[in-house]
Amino acid sequence: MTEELSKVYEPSQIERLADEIWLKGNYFHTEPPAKGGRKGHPYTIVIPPPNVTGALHLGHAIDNTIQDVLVRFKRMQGFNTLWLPGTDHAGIATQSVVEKNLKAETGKTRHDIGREKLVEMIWDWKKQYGNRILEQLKRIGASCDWERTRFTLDEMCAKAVRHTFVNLFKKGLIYRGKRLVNWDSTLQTAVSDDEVVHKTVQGNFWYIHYPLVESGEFVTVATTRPETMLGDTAVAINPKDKRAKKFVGKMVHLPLTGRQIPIISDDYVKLGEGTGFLKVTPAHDPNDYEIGLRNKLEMINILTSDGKINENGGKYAGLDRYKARKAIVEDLQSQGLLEKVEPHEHEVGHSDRSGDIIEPYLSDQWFVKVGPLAKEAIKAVESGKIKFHPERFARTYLDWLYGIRDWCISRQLWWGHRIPIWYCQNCGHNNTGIEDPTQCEKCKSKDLQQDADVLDTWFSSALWPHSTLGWPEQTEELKFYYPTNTLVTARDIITLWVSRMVMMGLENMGEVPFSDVFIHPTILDGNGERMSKSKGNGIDPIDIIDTYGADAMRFSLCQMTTESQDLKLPVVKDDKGRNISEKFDIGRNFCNKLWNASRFAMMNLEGVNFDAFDAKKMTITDKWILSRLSETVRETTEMLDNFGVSEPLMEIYRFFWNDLCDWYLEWIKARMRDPEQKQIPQNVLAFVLDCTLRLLHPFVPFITEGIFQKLNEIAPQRGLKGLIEIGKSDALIIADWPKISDKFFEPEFESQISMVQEVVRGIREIRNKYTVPPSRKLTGSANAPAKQSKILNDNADLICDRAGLDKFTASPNQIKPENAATAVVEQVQVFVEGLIDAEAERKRLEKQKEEILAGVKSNEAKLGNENFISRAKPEVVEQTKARLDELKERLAAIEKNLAELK
RNA sequence: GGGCGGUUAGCUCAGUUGGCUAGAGCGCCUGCCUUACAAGCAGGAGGCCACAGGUCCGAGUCCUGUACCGCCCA
Repeated sequence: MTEELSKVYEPSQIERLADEIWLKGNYFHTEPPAKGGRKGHPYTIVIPPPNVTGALHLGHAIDNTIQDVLVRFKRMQGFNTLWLPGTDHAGIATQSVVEKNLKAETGKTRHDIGREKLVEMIWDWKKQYGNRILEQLKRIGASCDWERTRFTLDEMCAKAVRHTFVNLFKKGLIYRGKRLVNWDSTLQTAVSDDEVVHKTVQGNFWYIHYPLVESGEFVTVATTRPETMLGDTAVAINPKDKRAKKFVGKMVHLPLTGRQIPIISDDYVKLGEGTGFLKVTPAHDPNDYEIGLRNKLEMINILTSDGKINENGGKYAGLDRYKARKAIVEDLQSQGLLEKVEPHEHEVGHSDRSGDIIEPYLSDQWFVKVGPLAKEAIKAVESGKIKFHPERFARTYLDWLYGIRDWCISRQLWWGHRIPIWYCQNCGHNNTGIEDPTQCEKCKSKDLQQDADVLDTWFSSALWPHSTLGWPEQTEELKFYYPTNTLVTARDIITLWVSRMVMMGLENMGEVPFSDVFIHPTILDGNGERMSKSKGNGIDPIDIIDTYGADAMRFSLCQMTTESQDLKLPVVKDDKGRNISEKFDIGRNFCNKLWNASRFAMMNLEGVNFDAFDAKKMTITDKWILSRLSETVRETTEMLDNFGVSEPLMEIYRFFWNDLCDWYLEWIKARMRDPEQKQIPQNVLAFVLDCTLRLLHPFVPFITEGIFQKLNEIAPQRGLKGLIEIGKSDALIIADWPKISDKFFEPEFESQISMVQEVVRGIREIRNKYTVPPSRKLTGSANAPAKQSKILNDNADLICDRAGLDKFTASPNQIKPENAATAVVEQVQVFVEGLIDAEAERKRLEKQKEEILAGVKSNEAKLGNENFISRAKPEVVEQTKARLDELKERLAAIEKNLAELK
């Protein structure tokens, strides 16, 4: 016999072993058939590219585990399977990291060292740290084709970005305009709506008097941002307001500025809200901007790009916006124009990146006209070409696209795809092109200057499914692997990324980028809060792998992946002060059980001989476990095809633990000791274990691969001679997914074994109640109808084995032996001899009687109801009747036994 | 303000189209180191399915409303 497996499961050893095998076979790599790759249907997943600055967190762990489950499942099913990895250059995040380092190390800012130098520094940083997250992904077992690793800023992606920009520009879908954007004054860039997070803050309503020019009267406006008054160009009132007639058309003095502004009417002002008068600052508020457009108001910008008051602010120019606020409030007060200040809680937009308060800011930006693209993207989901799992998330996607606004794609950053627009300094024409232009296409001037800004990172990630496969080149990869199949991501990415990939995929390829979108739950801590570094409640997947093993982590995550939207994971500190969660025990325990069951198998497979198997010699237990296996294979395959994760895993779990380990392995122990018989259970066991490993492999790849290798040594030929073949394989990762024909399904044997198990449980209950030590053998018997008696007698040895009996017989005429304890299971009365405690026995039986009585009553009530008989489905009525009869029989048996206790 | 979820055992979650006495894992209690596994085995306790109405012969499941929690959008 080859060396025995260690008694306790050691994850790190087996992870290393499996990694070696996969690496040696280069099994993650794939080529399209045109380049010599495996024939068959393609199955493609592109990874949601993690941010290069990031470290792996549990969100990545669950996301990539699920992708790996799907990919390994499809690979085993024979698909030509590509999982394409890569990272995202994450414009603002990456530039911030390097800028922070620069500041900390040299005290310099990016402006001190210049664009070229900074970009160079960021590339250096990327080369050094940018692959960390991918390396971490390897530890969870992600079977990505690492040879195809892409980066949103690499040459291939850059080419796709350039082509997309130029195409959209030429179609008129990209334009430049002065618009109100979300301005981050710290990072000094525009950010998209999606990068703004709204937070509730405690602020004030300042009530300010604006005196009328022609009389001593005044109107009162209320504002949460008094400093913006410097940019006011009107006061608005609802036309239906009773005061409108009197005031509209009059002018007011704008305090502190010496300007006069008109009172106008506009429907936007809500009746009965605030003072009824609204100060209008078109250059610094989105709603006011709309009012400004409608009423052709002047738009006065009062801010500098770093959040200070500009020259339009008169004496306040140069002050930071919050210092200006204070000064303005003080000045208003001293002039008697401040009526009152009311504390007010309100929502304020903050930058997701810098945390700074976002200022609506008027500036020149590039936009994508999204309407026409969105229309197609909506159609793709409404028509069912793209399906969301769970379905409800299609609503999130569609609702967002229905109300979509143009997409601001320019960012005032240096790290990213530079906008391919060259302004002619001579005639002002905007030039673009696949190649950098050398002269203006209009006036031929050579004085061109490229736009300084870069594109939003999402512009390049939107192309990810086709840019990574080589588009715009018609590569074999693109032809074969596009459209991809499944996209796996979290729900907060649906609008940001999924929708944009659909739009761009349809635009560039004329075909959806994927057919299914799998949305997995968000992992929260035990209090239902998001895990974050600042809160200190985050769990590092690498700590979990070190503590529990990668398979245990994967198992636990998969087991928790249901259709629920969140997933609470109570966090505790371990003795090393690391954050872990006891939820991972589930996976660890399972792996240990799998390890030990396999160890048992190996210890008993010595001398197994494929040719010595004879199907005719199989016992009921062999046929039963094969029947259970065939059902498990059928159901798991179906569940995986329908994007279940927890469901199929638990299905295999129950089969493995509750059928195989709890019963089959125990039952065959005796036969394994008998050289005459052992070949049958040996072959069945080798086969069943093999199939179980295959079913489990997508979920727990390392341990199953490790055990499979051992199994290959000990029982090289598996399958049941004359019954079923199973493909040999050097490695489990590329072994065939099990297929077992329906002929193995034996409902009759399943119900017989189920009865045997019930009887055993009844006897065990008695043993426990009477605290009979396991070593003490008892004698049992049963009174049962002829049919049941035959089954029980045929399987008496199975009952004795598992219930600790030396003898068991059943008969329709069996009378209860003296001093016997009884159990009633279905139509069977089980007697266990020699246990004499009338009082304890009475208590047990009384309790059972109560339970059964409750059932009898509820079923009788149903059947006593005319309406139930006439309206319920006939089969339900029949079921109820049968159920009642059975309960009554059991009740009678228990009552009889109770009476005999005198 | 609009939308989408959630509320089931002490904890984390299942519960298909309404139909047996509502399940699992962990935790808890009792007994076992039984030659694969104490990370285990055997048995057990523990639920007004958030609340209030409604539909139905029948509701954890469908409808309406309320409360609380979460997310997305404005």
